[in-house]
Amino acid sequence: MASILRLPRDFYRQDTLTLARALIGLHLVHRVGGVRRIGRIVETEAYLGPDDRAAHSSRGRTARTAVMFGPPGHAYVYLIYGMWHCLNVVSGDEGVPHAVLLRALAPVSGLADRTSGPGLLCRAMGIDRRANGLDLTGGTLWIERPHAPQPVRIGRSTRIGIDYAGEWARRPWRFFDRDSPEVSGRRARGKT
DNA sequence: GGCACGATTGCT
DNA sequence: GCAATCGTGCCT
Repeated sequence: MASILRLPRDFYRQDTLTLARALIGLHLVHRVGGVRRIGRIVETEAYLGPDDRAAHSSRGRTARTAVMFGPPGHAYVYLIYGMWHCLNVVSGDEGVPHAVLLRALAPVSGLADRTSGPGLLCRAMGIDRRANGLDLTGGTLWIERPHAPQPVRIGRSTRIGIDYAGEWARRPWRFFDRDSPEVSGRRARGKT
């Protein structure tokens, strides 16, 4: 049965950078085989195509990136390096190809494997290409507010692994929970 | 049809 | 520092 805490379409329609920050501390939920796998989102990155050259949508609409151009509140999942999947939340109104990459989770329940890093996050949550295009406002994959939300100290930095994007690589569009040990990368902490 | 490469990770 | 591994985008 669906959760009453599940976030609605309007949540995903807000400004993408605001959304990327707002997602920190919320719960990502995937129901697989009747069991809920839940992780607290502790790291995100905003991709603001088509201008942002680091965004997949910067090359225009293609079969792969079509979901990014669709309505907000859907999952954009792609395969990277031939072996890892990455989960993004589509934001921006229809036609505006923005998305927020979920990079790390702190285990809450139903999770056995590591969840630090976008590839490991998907593997632990059981998310692959089949989840591409899923509507997060209805179905087996969604985001909800924790029953007892706690204050979060937000850290901010440049995005990981996009050095090829020139000027765009310097934008501080990565957000993370400064107090979470699950945040990925070696430059995990520091900064505001 | 061919080819270079990536929003990664873990091992050397 | 670099291999693993394959879909995608772009060129021929």
